[in-house]
Amino acid sequence: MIWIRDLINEMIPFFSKAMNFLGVEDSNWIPLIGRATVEDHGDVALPCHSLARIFRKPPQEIAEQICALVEADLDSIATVSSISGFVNVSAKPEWLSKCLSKLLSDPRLGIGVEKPLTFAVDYSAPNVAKEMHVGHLRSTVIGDSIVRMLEFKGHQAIRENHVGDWGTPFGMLIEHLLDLGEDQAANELGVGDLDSFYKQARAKFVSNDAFANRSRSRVVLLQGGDSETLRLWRVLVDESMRYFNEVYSMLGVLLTDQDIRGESSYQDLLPEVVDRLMREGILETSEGADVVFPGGWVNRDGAPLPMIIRKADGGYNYSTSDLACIIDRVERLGCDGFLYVVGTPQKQHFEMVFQVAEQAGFMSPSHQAIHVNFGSVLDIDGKVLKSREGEVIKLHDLLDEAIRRAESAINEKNPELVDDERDDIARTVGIGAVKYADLSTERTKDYVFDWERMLSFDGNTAPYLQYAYARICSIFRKWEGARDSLTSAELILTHPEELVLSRRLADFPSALDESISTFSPHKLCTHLHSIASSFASFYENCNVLKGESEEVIRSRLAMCDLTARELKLGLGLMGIGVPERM
RNA sequence: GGGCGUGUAGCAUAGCCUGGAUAAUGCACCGGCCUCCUAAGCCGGGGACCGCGGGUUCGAAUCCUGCCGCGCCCGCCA
Repeated sequence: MIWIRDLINEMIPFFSKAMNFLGVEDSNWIPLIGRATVEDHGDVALPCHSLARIFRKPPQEIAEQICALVEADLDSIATVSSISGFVNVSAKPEWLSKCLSKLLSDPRLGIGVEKPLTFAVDYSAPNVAKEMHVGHLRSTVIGDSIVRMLEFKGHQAIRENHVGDWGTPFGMLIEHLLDLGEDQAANELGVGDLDSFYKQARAKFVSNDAFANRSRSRVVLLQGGDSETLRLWRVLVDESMRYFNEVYSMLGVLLTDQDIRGESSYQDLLPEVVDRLMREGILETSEGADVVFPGGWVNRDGAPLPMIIRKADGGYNYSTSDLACIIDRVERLGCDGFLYVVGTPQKQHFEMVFQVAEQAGFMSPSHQAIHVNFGSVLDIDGKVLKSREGEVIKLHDLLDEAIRRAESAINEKNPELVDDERDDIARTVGIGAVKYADLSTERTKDYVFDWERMLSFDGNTAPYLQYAYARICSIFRKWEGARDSLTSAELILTHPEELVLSRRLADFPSALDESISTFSPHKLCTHLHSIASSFASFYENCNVLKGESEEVIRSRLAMCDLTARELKLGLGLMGIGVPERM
């Protein structure tokens, strides 16, 4: 239910009549009609500057003339005016009120369902025995939000957590596990001391030749399917997953053990990838390795850039496993699209993988393979946060800190909240703040990790939106009536603040569509903030419970109800909760 | 060297795909507002040659092009 489109549809016949009268072809003016870019001027605008050539008259005069011709016909739906060569059309409050009534009585708030497609959404992807850091936060939070939005639009979203659970480092990790003793190692991993575990293993690998040799032999055993080695490997994976699940639970994301699709699970498919590429005749041998040349790429020396499928030592590569994934998603899962919520640095990698997958016929052009890329996480000095050296900010600690800060803010602002309720709110607000900070900026840009900003309760932040929601709940606690009855309330829109808010509320469905069709949660954030902000103005200027009449009170309560429902749904689609009080 | 991305008030961002009017929002700054539904708020104000130069167009932050700054990628790692 896109109200601007409805408005345009309703006004077009009258404009058509006027333009016919003036002798202008449809193709000369219909494409010009669009949303007014300056909100104060109207909802829909027709710029007349390009018509000046046809009429040989200044745009201002043309606009005035059109305006005069349509004014009477549009009387029941909109007011028309002309300014500096634009015809501006503003929906009348009564018309707007009808639109909002439709949203109000609709449990889906006017959001349509699309033709259902199946998407595999690849996100989060932590590495076994390695700490989760802010980069994983981005992937996890963005991916989760996209899954929620897709599902709400009627699609099937298959969550795939492509956990890094395979490869050469596992030799040294398993040997380190044995050195420590299984119990102690499991404990260390389970409580989330992943970083030191990995670093210790790494340090020994570099400094101790005997250990390094044991590690290499262990890799061979692992790849050979040795059962004791696999058992030890399982311990590493399970203990890490226990810890990851704890972080997921704190974050409140949808990922569960059912969504784990570790790299190890594609091992059986890898020889199949090689066979198929060979059958297609695109596999070549280069320096002992099996490679594909996707074409169009060159390396530093200007030579064609290969994608390595099987290394000279017989081992497989990341690209191979990504190709296997595509086969799996097309043939087993029947996906129409695959989304990879992975950082921008891997852009070229994915372009090459998609190119090869199409060349080899693993997928067809009808499949949407999309790298939902995101920028790097920078520290406060604008440098990329690196995990290899220096202290990483553990995701777990970060979330604890967010909750702690939210709690101390609640203690200060609203000391009446105590015990479990305060703890719940602190969690909702703290975690919400972190997630929102990440989701609210355009995902392809680099993201500055800043405690102060992300936990600040001012501006375009989750707490600001949550506060608007809590204020509405507070109004309903004071009101005696039945909230359900408001879905049929008549909306009386007279004050400027009511009109601004109602337009923002009516824009919600198109904002969500725009957000999901570009896989850009920040567009929804921007819109939710504009709703919350116009609600705050409305709240200050139009007293709800002390409205001029019973009808006005009901109308304003209905506005509150719709605002609350949109905020709750919108934040919910980003995996952010709303507190009844704060 | 080749490729990709990015540059918008002191700071942080939106707008760029799909060109339109006085470039929007938040923080910070200045000035107002709580006997009144939560002041985590509201109202008002100052602050931007939209990196620089060309081009296309009636019209460019937006499209094309050339520079400059910054970042990333170009590994038999993932």
